[in-house]
Amino acid sequence: MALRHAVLAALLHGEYSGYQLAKAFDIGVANFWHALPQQLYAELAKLEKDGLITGRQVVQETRPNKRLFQVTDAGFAELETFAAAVSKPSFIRDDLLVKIHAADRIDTSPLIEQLDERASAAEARAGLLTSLLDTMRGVLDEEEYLRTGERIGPYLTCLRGLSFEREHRAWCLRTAAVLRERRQARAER
Amino acid sequence: MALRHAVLAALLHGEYSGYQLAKAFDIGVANFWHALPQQLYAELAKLEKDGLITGRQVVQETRPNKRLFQVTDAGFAELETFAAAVSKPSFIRDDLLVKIHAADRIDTSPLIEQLDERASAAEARAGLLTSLLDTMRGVLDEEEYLRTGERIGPYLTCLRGLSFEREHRAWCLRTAAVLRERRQARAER
DNA sequence: GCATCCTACTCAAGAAACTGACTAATCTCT
DNA sequence: AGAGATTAGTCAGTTTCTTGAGTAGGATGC
Repeated sequence: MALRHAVLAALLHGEYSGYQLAKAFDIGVANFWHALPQQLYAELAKLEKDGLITGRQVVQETRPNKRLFQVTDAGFAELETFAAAVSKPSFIRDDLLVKIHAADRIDTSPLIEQLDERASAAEARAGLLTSLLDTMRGVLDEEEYLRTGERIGPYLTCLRGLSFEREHRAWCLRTAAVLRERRQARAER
Repeated sequence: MALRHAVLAALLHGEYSGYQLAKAFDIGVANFWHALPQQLYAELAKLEKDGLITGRQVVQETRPNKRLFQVTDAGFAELETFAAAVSKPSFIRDDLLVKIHAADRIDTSPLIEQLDERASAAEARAGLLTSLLDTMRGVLDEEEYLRTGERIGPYLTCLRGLSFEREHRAWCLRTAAVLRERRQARAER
């Protein structure tokens, strides 16, 4: 029920095409929502039909034409209503954790590999988010930015994403170490 | 595609009925997967049909009868195959973060309230997970348990959940503080 | 003693998400 | 010069998830 609101929130900070929105979802919005391009195109069409956003055609020479969307007053009102309503509990879904949950009964070698990969991926994303935060902050330091900066919303959600990635990385590395040690111990018995 | 594997992994550590499984999903498994009871009953039926689990009727005097399920050899094999395959990237989905992303453009008062509620909820869940970990660990200390304990899988996923709840709580409190300060500053202008 | 909660499930309808393929031009790298 | 990536989408089919209601007896609380 709230992909529509995630899209509205993402469109608050400027005009986006569906394609650009898909990129934004891969970086910033991915910290709290995940959606495929097909879903976004469909949702943009619905939002426009419902008058919560408006699109305008932009003709390009060297690229295919595109449609840029911005939030209407009705769209702002919708977001306001949404923000005041109770939130659903957050949820995570993670394949790898399912596998780790079964670690007692299955071969852990592929798990260790995947944990290492995950740790690297988390590190990479953490780096990306760090530089994104740097860019948003500009010359201000973090305290100052949190007090006075514009676009505080995306900044705060990126902070959440960064903290998540760092914790995730730390857990992956520790878990991989634990499983390695136990594998070794079993081999020596 | 992997609710089935989450169910299999949850059933590894003893027999469960659908109803008990739903409870387990609210506590331990919720750290990495979320599902409603209806989904679980449906999935159990499918898993049984596919021969990955078997159920046996347990007649009860004072309670309605129930069916307890356990993983078959085919089920173990299926989990093994799943564990060796590549994992999908993990994903989060969080209403509240959507709202925070829009914090520049909407009334932040309901957000501050919801952040406080979330922080309390996260604290409560962290407490729950801490005592769950205590119980699993028994007399051993953590290092010792991680080296030699049984049921290391659930222990490790609970550790992930605990770390998540703690981080989530810290972020909620900090974000609420930031929004409060900015609201105050705006009121004084 | 009455209401509500808990155990234990089932069913059906509708909304949302995922999979995978397809178009079509341009730009980049080798 | 050709392969592959990038921009900018669209479409259809299937699976999965959510919403909401219903059944039924025993236990618990006020």
